[in-house]
Amino acid sequence: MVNELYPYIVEFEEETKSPGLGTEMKRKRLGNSDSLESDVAQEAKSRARLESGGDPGQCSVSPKKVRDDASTKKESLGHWSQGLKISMQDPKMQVYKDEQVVVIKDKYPKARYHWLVLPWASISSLKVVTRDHLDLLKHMHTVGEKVIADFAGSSKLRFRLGYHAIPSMSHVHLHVISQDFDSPCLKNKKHWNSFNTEYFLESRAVIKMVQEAGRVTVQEETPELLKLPLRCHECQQQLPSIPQLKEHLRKHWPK
DNA sequence: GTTCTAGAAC
DNA sequence: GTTCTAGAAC
Repeated sequence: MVNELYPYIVEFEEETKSPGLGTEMKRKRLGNSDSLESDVAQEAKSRARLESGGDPGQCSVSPKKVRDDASTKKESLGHWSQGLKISMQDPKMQVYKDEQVVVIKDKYPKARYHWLVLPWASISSLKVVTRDHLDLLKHMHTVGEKVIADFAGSSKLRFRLGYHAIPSMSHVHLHVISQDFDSPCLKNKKHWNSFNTEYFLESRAVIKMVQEAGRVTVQEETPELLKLPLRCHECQQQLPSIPQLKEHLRKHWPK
């Protein structure tokens, strides 16, 4: 079911190519007719039956042989990289929402707490973010902190808020993730390094960069950061494999 | 982003 | 022999 509280639909077409150009929040007023639904909503519906049955909170170990009829074409809404656009519309996924943003739990959490803060506005990635988005970025950060307070306020866990420099999923999303990294979904070096090298751009640093430079740029060598040796984020010790890293991390868990 | 799996590493 | 990583996915 679609979120009826928000009579706006977002336009998910283009990836705005030129940074700093017409990247204003694009919203289209939806008439007060309930019969009208965005393509996203319809896609979400048809996809719901395919995706339901997944066990939340657990990474699948048995493959599900489901033919995805919707994903015949590449880069369209059926493509995996467009999944956030669908998840964010799903009320069952939403843990917070207001006029500007929605928060969902990451479908494959890499820690005990792992949320994504997404704007309703269709912003493909940080590449198209300008000073026009500053208030939004700040709001996303504030909402992230509120979700921590509301859902993990009594936890001793440390949190970080930030963006992947080169995200896989389309639609700007702020990661709000606890620093235990205690999750079966954290499986490989790319997972680890994307949250524990400069591949992870602190929300505050992104905001500052947009304030001062007017846009977000990433270093040319960013992709290679994912291949760096595994290093503990708490004590800097280098570990030779993911299983050994995960075992090591246990001793930093709060008691 | 994930799954699956060949073959490298142990 | 088993564990673990890393690359393809039409």
